[in-house]
Amino acid sequence: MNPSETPASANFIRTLIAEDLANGRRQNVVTRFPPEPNGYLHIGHAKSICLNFGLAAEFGGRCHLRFDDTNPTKEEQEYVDAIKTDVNWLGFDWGEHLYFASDYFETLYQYALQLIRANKAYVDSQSADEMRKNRGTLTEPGTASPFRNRSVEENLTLFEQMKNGDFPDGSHVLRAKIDMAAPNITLRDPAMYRILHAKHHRTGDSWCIYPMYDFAHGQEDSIETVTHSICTLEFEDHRPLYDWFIRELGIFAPQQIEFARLNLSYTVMSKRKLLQLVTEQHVTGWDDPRMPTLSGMRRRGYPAAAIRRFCDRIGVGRSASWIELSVLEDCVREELNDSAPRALAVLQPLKVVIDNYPADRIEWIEAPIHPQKPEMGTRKLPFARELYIEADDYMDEPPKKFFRLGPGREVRLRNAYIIRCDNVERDAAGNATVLHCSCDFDTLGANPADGRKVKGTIHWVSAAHALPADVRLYDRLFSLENPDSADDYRQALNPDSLQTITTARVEASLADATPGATYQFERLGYFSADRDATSENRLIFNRTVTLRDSWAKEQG
RNA sequence: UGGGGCGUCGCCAAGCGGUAAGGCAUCGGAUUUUGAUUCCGACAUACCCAGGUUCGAAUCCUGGCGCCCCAGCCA
Repeated sequence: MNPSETPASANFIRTLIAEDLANGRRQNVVTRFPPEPNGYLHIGHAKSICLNFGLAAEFGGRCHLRFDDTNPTKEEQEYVDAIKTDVNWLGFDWGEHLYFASDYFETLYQYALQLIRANKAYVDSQSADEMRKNRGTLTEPGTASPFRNRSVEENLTLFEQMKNGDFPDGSHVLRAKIDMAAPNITLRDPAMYRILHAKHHRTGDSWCIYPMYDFAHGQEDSIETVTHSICTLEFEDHRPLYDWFIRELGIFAPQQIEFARLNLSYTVMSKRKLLQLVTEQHVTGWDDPRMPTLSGMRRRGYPAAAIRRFCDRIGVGRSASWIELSVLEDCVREELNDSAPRALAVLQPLKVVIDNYPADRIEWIEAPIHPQKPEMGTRKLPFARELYIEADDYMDEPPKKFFRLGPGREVRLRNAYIIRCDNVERDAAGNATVLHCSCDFDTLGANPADGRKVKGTIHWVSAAHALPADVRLYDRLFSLENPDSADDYRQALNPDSLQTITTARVEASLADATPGATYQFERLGYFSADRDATSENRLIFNRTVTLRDSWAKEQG
């Protein structure tokens, strides 16, 4: 990450850590990003990644990448790999500090034994159903399990048998012995271990009992001497439980700090739903450019720096927040406006013939790659008698504020000449098919000598030189600001979230656009070369984001 | 009617007793061979409400109201 881009806006966590350091409560800062490898990372995770890695960097500490892989039924190596790729891409490096909850299974098992011996944990043999009934409700206390008072010896034996695979799934569970009447339901003898005869992606069949997240997470942090354990608000109720385990075990105590998770308008953020979108094929995969996943955004053409900028801009707080999509899009534009090479591309071609331009002549016009950054160099644009312009840039009967082409009107061709529309060829339905224009040869790199003003500038390509391309125009995946406000979020899916244009013509210099390279197609938006181009042997561009368009806004 | 949180401009968000930062959005206007960028300017007598303390409160106290989370052998 570029250090010059860290504006470090104030937030309560940064303040709190600074205080801990200042008053000597902590001597160093260790944070961690702890994903479960059961899906791909999304923009909400980016908020947590930027926070954890950012804070560690700011305070000269370190940030671990730790996989919370305690549920083998949902986790896969594919997700581990994808998550590592995404964290790296976002710009963060965990160095040597890559950890897995599964590496701590033996330690966690010993911790469990310690609590059983202290008579702070017991094996419960109720069914899941009975356990639920006996847990009580939000307003009524729970009732003790009939197995709650088993002897330490019996608990030790049963737990041992659980571990050895003597019992089927669901027959027993190890529970913490805390308080069945606690107003905080998390403290009503929570499960610590369950029997799961499932193959784990890293430990294989070594274990058939697996620790619950609640019995694992806090101890994992403790083992890694995480000083500030940053998580989302829903775990606040669990904090007393984590503190209880740490205290009873007598081990290093991290401090948990909760913040509000990110909600982004017009999208969903739950991994369950994202997985469903993939499996039900509402999108083409986890990296579909419409997905709020990091891999999707990457493929869409969002720069990692834009996402980091976004995470900084939205701040960190404790109130449930919904961020408008425009904030993200603005970050993307800000980044790309600076870095993206400019190019000319026509989505819906309308032929233009420059009648006064020699048919055998071709001029190679030098055009800047970035008008505000001459240091980025230039490229050559072929100018010839036959061109294509955007169909939208011509109107038979244009209103006066339409600064583009119409019968008898003049317009500047970007980087080239001013032309005037003299005649129009039409099809049987009366639609313009070819515009016959004349070129003012004195206007290359110059304004008309007679002082007349030509307000509009439009993009164009040479008909003979331009390359055909597919362009995928992406729009928001959902048409509701909050998809969950629908009975089923799938009902809020935007049927027009993808429009594929097969008629596009792009300037020849784009022939070797490498997948992932993002350009500004002038006047249209930012477009990123898609990796499918390689397999389909055809140029394919994904629209990353449009340019701001005050004209469209004015049109309504 | 249990427990835990949260309430400052349309959306985020600073502020932590001394008289409302910033960003996005919106609306004006200037420059412009991208109706882009850039640049200027406007945008909360007001901080959920009602009382109270104080010379002074968004900041402290009391009482309301509203919203979010928790009853997985998920994380």
